[in-house]
Amino acid sequence: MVEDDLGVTRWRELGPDSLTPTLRAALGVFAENGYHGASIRSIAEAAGLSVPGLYHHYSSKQTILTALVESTMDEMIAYTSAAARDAGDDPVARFDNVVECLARFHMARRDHSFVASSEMRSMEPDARAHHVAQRDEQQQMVEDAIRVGVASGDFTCEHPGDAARAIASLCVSIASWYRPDGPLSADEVAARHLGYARAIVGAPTGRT
Amino acid sequence: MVEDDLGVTRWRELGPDSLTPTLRAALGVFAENGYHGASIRSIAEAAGLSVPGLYHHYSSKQTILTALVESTMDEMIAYTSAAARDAGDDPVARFDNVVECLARFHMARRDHSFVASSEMRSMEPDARAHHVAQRDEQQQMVEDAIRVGVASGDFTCEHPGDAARAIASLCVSIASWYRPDGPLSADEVAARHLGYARAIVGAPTGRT
Amino acid sequence: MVEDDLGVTRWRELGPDSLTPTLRAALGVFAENGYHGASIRSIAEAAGLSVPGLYHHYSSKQTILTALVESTMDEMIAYTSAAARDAGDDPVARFDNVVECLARFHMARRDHSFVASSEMRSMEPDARAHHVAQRDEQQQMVEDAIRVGVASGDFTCEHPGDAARAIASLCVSIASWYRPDGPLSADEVAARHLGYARAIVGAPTGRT
Amino acid sequence: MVEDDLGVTRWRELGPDSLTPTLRAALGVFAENGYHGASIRSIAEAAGLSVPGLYHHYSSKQTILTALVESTMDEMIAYTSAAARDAGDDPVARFDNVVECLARFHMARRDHSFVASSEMRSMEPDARAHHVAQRDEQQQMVEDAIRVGVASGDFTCEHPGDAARAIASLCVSIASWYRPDGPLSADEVAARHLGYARAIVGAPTGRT
DNA sequence: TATGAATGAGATTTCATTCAT
DNA sequence: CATGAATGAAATCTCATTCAT
Repeated sequence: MVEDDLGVTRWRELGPDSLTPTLRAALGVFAENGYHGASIRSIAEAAGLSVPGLYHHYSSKQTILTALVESTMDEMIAYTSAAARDAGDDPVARFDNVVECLARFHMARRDHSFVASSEMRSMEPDARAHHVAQRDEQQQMVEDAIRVGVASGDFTCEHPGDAARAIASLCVSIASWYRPDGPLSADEVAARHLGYARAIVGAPTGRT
Repeated sequence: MVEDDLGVTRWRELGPDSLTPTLRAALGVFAENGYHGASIRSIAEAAGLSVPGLYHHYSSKQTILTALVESTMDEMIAYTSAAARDAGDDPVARFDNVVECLARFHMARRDHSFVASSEMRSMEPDARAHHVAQRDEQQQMVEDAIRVGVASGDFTCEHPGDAARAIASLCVSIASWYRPDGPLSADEVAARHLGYARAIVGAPTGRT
Repeated sequence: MVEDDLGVTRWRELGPDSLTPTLRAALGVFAENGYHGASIRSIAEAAGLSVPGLYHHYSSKQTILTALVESTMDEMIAYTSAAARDAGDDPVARFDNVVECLARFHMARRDHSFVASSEMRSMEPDARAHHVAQRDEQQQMVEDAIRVGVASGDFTCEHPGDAARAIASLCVSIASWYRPDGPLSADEVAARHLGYARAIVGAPTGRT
Repeated sequence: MVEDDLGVTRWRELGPDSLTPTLRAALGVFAENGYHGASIRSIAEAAGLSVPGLYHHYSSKQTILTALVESTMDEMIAYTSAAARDAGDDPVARFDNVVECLARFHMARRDHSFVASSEMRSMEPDARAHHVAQRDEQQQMVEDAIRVGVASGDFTCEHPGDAARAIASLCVSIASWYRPDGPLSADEVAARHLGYARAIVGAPTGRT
């Protein structure tokens, strides 16, 4: 689904997400008002459905949130994995790809990741646990990339776990301010954040 | 109120906040359930008040949120200013103080800053505008510190505005995972984040 | 339908009812939850049908209830008539047969008669009127049997109408507590209730 | 509450019940439409309250039913006890009083006892269990009266438990047909049912 | 007849807020 | 300030029923 014809995932320019129209409508409402601030009525309206029509597709508001967040995390992990694989054996390239992918994902899926990260507390225990596990899995991919670079001597980083969390947080936070029509292009944002991430792990940044 | 007897604000070890008991109770409820997920009844109960008793103090739920957020931002700005002043004329010390202060504030005022940053969308236009202005003011203080360091040749940073936002985001994100009883002490967290911030602005970090 | 090969209805050991599978499924749901507490969906599920499939057979929930109750009353009257005919000319035997038949019917058709008697108020006017007429017809058969016995001098009963109602109520109430796997056999229950009925109409009960 | 000035409960002519106005309004709606057929709206309307006004007094529809049924059973048991005590030591008088009291209660509290007996299945497990226990307690009082009469030689009854259930059922069923403005007075109904009850336990009925 | 989608009406319940005492 | 009563509006969700395929 996120793979192109050659079997190589094109993680740099993400295509449209795979959400159902209903979930996409819900996403907009959640992003704007938050889970508790979003009414089933407003979601149904955004989806062009009647309220019972919405319930025909999803059995509860909670189900909608869960499906939304899970789909987002699945996609993010799939993209990040592809980006890591795509880098081959070079530790620096792997780290770069992972970070760049994360940054680009949070721009291309701005609302998705904003809702996923901000509505954790609105999820019921099971869904929340699953979400946390996926978030940790994602963060672990960053940490792994750091550790490989440290082992190879490319990075200087005393606490890879903390650095991974910081880098991930940095990328997540992009979603809350980046606008496609803002002053910075996605390429610029990605490049600058890659620079911050390299600095955090003590990689050469090209600065003099 | 945040100054000690000698007129020097002790920004490293923040004392108790200056919230009224009612606002403090509301803070806990907002932090746990979000603004829309918090009922006036639950706030009143947490405050040990009756519902009309609560309305005697604050005229609406929105007023409570506004007072809470404003108080938090006022305090944060006051502390950061004090930390900057406290540094004297050394550009590096000024940057260090500002960043350390920010990191510590988000640990000592975890719920406060979490609510302030996550419930922006629940505020009515005027209050939101004021909040945004305060947030920008805070970010500007970081940016100023960066610019001074760049001018003095201590830092290497091509985009001080972006770097300031990144650093501020990094500090804000601490509030969503740090626990006082967690594995890392506040001192450790502050030190490591100071390291990340220095790296971002191209300051010497002491790494070889 | 309730007659055997010799043209004699076997009213002592009732066979299976003549309900369609759908009605039988609905019966279970009505018995457990009541008419208003039963949803069309639950009935369809119990019948192994889709919702539109159910509507193919019955045009509304009300139709289902009506068909169910009418079938039950038809069967009860048919059985009671057969039991009365079966007794020949002896007034006491006729009364005994009618009462025993009633008691046995409310055990063998426990859910049927419980729903029929308890959901009268859920029926629309026409159906309810028909149901009341059938109930009265049934009660009249008891009353007739009493009057014949009084005329013959076998019974002593000043108010045959009241006695008939009391006896009918007594039999109806069996449906709400009798369980086939309970401590009392159907034969025992029938015998004891026959005893109560005889006592009510002042017939000799065999007690000393 | 059910005692008069002399400390003697006047169980023959029951006064008004002790229901709150809200419960009394709900009683009428439940009696007419059943629990599932009664909407909170209709109850509130009958009580002259807004819907939230109703919720101010009772936290749920189930709570209303439970309070209603429990109050009814409490009152019935209190009256029956008083009637039994009122009879002194004579076994026949005790039985008579208990039965007459039961019959009169189901006339004076027609809707109450109809709802209590017909909505058992609509009660949640705990409330239902309590109701069943109270019903059994009531039935046990009838059975005890029978056993005393059998021991004294006044009654002839082989299965006091069954007879008690039959008599209780008979009295309960009065509630589903008796109308104060009907052809029979309460005194007549009570007298005739007392006759049926005596016949069931083999007591002399005065018939020739 | 099953599947799948849809809906107007209405269900129970909770909300923020107010007022009299 | 607390208590208790009240309410318009709106929340989530379910109902019986229908229609196209």
